[in-house]
Amino acid sequence: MNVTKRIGRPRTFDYDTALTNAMTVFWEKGYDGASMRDLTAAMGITGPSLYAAYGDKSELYLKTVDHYSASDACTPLVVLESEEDIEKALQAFLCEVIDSATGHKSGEKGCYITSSAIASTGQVDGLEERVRSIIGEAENRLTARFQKEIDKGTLPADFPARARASMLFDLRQGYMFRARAGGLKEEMLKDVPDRIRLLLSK
Amino acid sequence: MNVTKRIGRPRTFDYDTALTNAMTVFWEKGYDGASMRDLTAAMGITGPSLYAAYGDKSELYLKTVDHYSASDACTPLVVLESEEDIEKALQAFLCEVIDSATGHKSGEKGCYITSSAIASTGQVDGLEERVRSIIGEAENRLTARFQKEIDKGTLPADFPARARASMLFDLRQGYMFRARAGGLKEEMLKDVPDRIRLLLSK
DNA sequence: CGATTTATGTAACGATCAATATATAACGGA
DNA sequence: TCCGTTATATATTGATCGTTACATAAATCG
Repeated sequence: MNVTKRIGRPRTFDYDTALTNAMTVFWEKGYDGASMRDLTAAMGITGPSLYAAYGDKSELYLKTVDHYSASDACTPLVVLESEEDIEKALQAFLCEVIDSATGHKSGEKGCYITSSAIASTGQVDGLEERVRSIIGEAENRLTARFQKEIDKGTLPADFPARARASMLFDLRQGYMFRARAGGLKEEMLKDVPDRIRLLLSK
Repeated sequence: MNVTKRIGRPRTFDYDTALTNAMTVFWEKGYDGASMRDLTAAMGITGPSLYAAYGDKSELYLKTVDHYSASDACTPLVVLESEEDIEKALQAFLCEVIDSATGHKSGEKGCYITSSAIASTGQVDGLEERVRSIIGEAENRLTARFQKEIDKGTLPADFPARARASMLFDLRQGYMFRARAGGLKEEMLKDVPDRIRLLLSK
């Protein structure tokens, strides 16, 4: 079911690789700043191939957003959820955030969605709703992680799980912005211990 | 000295008003998404008048950034500095942030610099440095406000002024992003008391 | 007054934009 | 082997991009 033989001439390029390269261009130049020539050059394909595989420019853009949110964007959430000790989990989450903000393999800084795509919501139909659902789901997972500790009894029953989750998200947002503005990883790591302490305090 | 008589035909438009209108267009559509036709239409002037008064598109953009940072961007800082009681000062600062994020007179949401301009640093020469200096100065003023309390003795001598200032800035950043993504003022105001308490806690 | 300076409006520049028409090539199925 | 299908490459479309000549209008200066 995975490798269904398709009739017709096969593609000469890898779909996901080309999509990732398109994302890098959009990340660097923005939706309007990225021309079809920029995109096809970076993707290694011609215009008609792009249209056949991804649709028009705005459809391609939405596909890069989905691709990012399904891969890169969720790695901090995964480490937050997989570490049992809440303090270590927060530590791992924030470090992962800072790493991805300053060292993404594309060479771009910050978050593709919250540092770049967010500025193009006025140009691409359906983008704002997509961004909103992505951050909504992220906040739910952050809240659930705190709630899990309440259920375990390691955090008090009246711990403000939702409030601290939204605060954690905003701190993430701050790191992403700092990175996009040229901030250095070492600077960002300095305040992590203090922030973890506050996030967990009564 | 203020109203120096200038020779030549006088302008038929107000410089600052047209600049503000240009900012609104850039804010909504981004640097590349805003065409000269969009800009001249919103500013109520023709192309040649725009070039004569503001330079080319990128120079106009930089002027809108400077204009915003000199007016709108600093009002939360002003209220933070003018209120003597630190708790009330933080309250006023965050409320002012949320107000400007959700109710700017242009109708746009978030922060012009940190929600919109930041995405165009790759397209406009000199923009990233300008953004960096703006946020650097803002952080310095935030730090100074906490330091003032330490000097007064209302905060302990070992209070981490710089760390809490950067945290306050990141929280501001979170509100700006939420607003840009369509978040509501009422939702944002909910967590303010909890956040103030954490910001001032040992 | 005429000379100078600056702003305005019209019209147009070459370049680049996103998107596509057309023809050819490479596959599976019958 | 021929057919249907899908991908590719070339070339080009009309529209829009940012920018600028050019001529005219309105002010100060001498």
